[in-house]
Amino acid sequence: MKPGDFPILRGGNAPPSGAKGTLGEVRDEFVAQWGAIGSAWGINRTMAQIHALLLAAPQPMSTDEIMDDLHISRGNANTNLRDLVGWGLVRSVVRKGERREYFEAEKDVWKMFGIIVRERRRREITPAVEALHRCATRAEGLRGTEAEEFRRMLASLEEFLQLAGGVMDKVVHAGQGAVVPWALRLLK
Amino acid sequence: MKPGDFPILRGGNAPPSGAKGTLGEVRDEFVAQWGAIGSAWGINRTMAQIHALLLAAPQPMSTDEIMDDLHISRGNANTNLRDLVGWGLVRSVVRKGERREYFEAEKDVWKMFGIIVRERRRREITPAVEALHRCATRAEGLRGTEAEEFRRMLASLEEFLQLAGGVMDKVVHAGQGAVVPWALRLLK
DNA sequence: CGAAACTTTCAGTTTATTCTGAAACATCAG
DNA sequence: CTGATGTTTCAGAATAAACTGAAAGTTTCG
Repeated sequence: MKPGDFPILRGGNAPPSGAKGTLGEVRDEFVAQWGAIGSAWGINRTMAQIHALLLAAPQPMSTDEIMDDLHISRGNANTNLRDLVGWGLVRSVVRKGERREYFEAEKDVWKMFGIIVRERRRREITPAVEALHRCATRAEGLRGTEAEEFRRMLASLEEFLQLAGGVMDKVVHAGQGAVVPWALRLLK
Repeated sequence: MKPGDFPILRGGNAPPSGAKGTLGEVRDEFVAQWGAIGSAWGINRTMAQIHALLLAAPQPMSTDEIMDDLHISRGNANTNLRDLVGWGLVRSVVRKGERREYFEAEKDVWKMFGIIVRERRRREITPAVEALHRCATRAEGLRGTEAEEFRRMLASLEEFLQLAGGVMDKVVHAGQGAVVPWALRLLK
C-alpha cells in the first residue's frame, strides 16, 4: 500500500491515532486495521473487513448493511460472506418473519483461531507433506553420497512438517483449556 | 496457472508421479513442488523455486546457473536471491580466485523453519497486536454494555496473539533440542 | 400463476504483483 | 585508463487476484 492510500473508513479519514473516539469510530478503526492484518495473513482484505465488521457488530447484519458500511458491491459481499460461512468463521441466521439473511461472526476467540489454524494446516502443511513424500518415494532407489544427502534433506523437511502439523491438530482439537497451560509452561 | 502450462522443469515435463527417477529428475520435481508449496505459504513462486534449487544442490550455484535452470531473467533471479539472503535462508559464498558470487541455502531444517517462523511473527503477529492495542486504547473511556463487550473482544484477541507470539519466539530461540521434547509431550 | 424480495453468478474491468530485458553501475586486471 | 566481467536497478509488459454491476436464478406469498 502506497503512502497516501488508506483503508476504507466509514465517514472519512482516521482520527489521530492516540485520540479516544466514539464507539462507532473505534469500530471503524478496528475494521480497517483488521483488514490490513488480514492481508498480511494471506486473507483478502474485503473478507477480513467483513469478518471484523461482524466481530464488532452487536447484532447480526444483512448483506445490504455490510455493503453500505464497507462500500463494496453486492457480488463482492456475497462471495466473501459465502467464503466466511464456508470456513465456519461466520454463521447465517434467520429472523422469524423475515426473508433476508443476517450474518454473525463466531465470537469465541479460541474457536476462531482454531478454525484458522485448521485451515492453514489443510492448505499449507498437508499438501507440503504429500509433495515431499512423493519426492522421497521417487528418490528411494538412488545410490551415491549426493543422493543420500538429498534423501536425508527430504526426510528432515517432512519430519519437521509432520511435527508442526501434529501440534496444529492438537491445538485445534484440545481447545483452550488444554493448550494454554502448555503454552504458559513452555514460556516460563 | 492455465491448463497446459507446467511449472518449469529442466529437460522437459514431469514423469508419471509414481515412477522412480534419476537424481536430476527427482530434484526437478522437488523444485517444482516446493515452488507450489511456497505459493500456498504466501511466498512468491520464483523465490521458493530458487530456495528449493539451492536446498537440493550439492554445491553453491551462480546466478547464471540458476537463471538457466529455472528459465528466469537476470533481474528476477537477482531480486529473489537478494530477498533470500535478506531473510537469511541463503548465503552468498565467494570461491577464491573467482569474481562471481555463488549461493548456498541454509540446510539445517530447524534453522530454516526458525527463520520462517521469526519472519512470520514479525509480519503477522507483531503488527496485529499493535493495531489491536491502539484500538483498545482508543476504546478505553467508552461506557455501556456494547462498549464493554467490544473491549472484551479486543482484549481476548490481543491476549491470544500475545500468547501465540510468545510461543513463536520460544520456538525460534530455544531451537530443536528444547522444543521437540515439548512438542512430543503435547502430542502424546 | 405472477410479482416482489432476496441471492447467486459471471463477463468484463480494475488493481496489485511479478517478471523481463536492457541500461547503468561497480570492480578488477592489465 | 580501458575493456572485461559481474551486479543492480527500473520502466514497461505480462500475469494474477479482486471487484463491479447487471442479469439470471430462487423462494415466498397473495
